[in-house]
Amino acid sequence: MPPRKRARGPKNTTKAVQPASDNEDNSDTPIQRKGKRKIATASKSKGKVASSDVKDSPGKASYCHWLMKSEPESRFENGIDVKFGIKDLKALPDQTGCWDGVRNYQARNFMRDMKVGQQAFFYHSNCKEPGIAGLMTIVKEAYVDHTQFDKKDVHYDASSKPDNPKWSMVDVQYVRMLKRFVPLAELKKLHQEHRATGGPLKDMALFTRARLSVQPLTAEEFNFVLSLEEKDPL
DNA sequence: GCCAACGTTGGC
DNA sequence: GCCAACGTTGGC
Repeated sequence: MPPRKRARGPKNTTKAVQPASDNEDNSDTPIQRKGKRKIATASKSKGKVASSDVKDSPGKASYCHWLMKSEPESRFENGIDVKFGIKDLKALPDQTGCWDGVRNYQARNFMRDMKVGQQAFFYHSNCKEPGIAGLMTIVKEAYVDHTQFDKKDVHYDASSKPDNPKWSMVDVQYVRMLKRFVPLAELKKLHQEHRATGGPLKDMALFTRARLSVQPLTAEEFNFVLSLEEKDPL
């Protein structure tokens, strides 16, 4: 995201703008590792995505479940509080906000893949207890993130020009809290077990691509995580 | 196009 | 507050 953190969803939905022209880097396509740094990618997992996780697009995997990170606790960046937890989303008009401030190409590209009606987990990051708090749904597909042009905004990007915007956002609407908070620690433990046993969370992006603030889940991952709310905490 | 230096993410 | 991991930048 942003020059700094993950995204936060501001107050309201702004006027739509055409989907940015895109590119400059499609981190969405397989990227090889360069030098020592590897740039992960969505489509890298293409090969193993079950067909049920792939909709449309002949050549290209497309996910339909997501996890989006945001910080529920106050933290000041350039004097501005970047706090935006699930309660903040719920408090907005229509319980809907735009997920602005994403300043990472892979995360942006995932948002550009999102379709209206798809569901996303609201993940609380950089806080006392990180984990999945609730569910939201995509209510507006990717459009220009206006905060990139706002010098006052924490996520201002001087390198992005209005005639060729770099960054996009989607609108999300609160759906519900999970029946219980699902902590990162629990997911991590399951991930580790599943790596050994071949269980559903063995490749979960939360662990294999830890720093990605907007990430896809396969249907199997999504459903498994969702089923945890019915179970006792570990 | 490579890669070292730098900056950020985010758990702990 | 620390710092590992990793994404980005920019010189060459």
